[in-house]
Amino acid sequence: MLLSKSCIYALRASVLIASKKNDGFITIRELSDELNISFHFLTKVLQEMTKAELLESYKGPNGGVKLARPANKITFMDVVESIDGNYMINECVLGLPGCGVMKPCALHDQWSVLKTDIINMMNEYNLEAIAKNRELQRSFERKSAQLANL
Amino acid sequence: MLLSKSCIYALRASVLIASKKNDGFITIRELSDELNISFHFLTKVLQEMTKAELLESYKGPNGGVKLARPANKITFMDVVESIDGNYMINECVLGLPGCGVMKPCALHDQWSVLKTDIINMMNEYNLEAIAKNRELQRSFERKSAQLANL
DNA sequence: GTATATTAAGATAAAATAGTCTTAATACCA
DNA sequence: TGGTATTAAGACTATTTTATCTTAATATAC
Repeated sequence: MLLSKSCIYALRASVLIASKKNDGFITIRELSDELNISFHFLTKVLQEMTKAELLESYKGPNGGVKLARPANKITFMDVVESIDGNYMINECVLGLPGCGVMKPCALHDQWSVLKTDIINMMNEYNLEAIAKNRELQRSFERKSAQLANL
Repeated sequence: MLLSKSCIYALRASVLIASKKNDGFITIRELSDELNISFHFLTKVLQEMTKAELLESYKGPNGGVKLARPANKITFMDVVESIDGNYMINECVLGLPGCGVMKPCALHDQWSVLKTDIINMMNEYNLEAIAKNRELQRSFERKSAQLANL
């Protein structure tokens, strides 16, 4: 698995937040219900995002969480790093300590190319774009469901 | 982490076996010593590779394990699948069940491209090639260490 | 101020992964 | 046949990840 479950939850939740064109706070309960994720677990995950200053939180009635920056200023990578750290960037596929340009492992060069692509994608893709794509995919899905029912 | 530790151990051990141009059996003890991996744990991992028919094993004196096929007939992917299963192929980055062409998640298309590259690399790269590359990397490392000592 | 809504934090439990230890099975050799 | 080397298998432990539950802190509204 490339990303931990916590990280996947963080991504899904933040994309959902981004897709709600809503300046106000959204309760974690609403997110956990919609995403079918345990409320308490999601709370913890989003707490980490809050600490990483990707989210802002507010307690009490009308409280909840919201993006700390415009959705197009939060990258896929920002979210991944806030939860899983930057393991992806400096970790060797074979888990060898010190693997790098000066002491490459047998898979270093081949993996570097792929890793660079993944990192670039994560850096270039942001929550706004992902949320837009999500809407696109969902409307496509609805249409093909309609077609299937003809 | 892309690959589990068990899988990484399997890869490292099988590359080491491939790099020993030796038709006979190699003891797991020798492998575990050289790779600094717990003997018992490596034994279990290699047992799975034996079950998957990537390795042959033999008990008793002069026993051990060896590749069941020529090193260039065992791909990176073979080893990964024998330990971690084929999760990489059919799993969604966002962990969504049913994610696919007909019901793509928000990251499906972007991830598909990267995933295909990873899968291709794993299918094309085999133990012989990795072992050769390992030797190359090691000699490079030795040379740069010499240069550093001038 | 009191009741209520909400996130924060901590304690605990469950599950998955990683690692160790012991015993069994098998093969060789003398 | 008996002793030794080796993988196979199972029991057990430890660690990490995931999940749940409880309590605390904070904000609102009446």
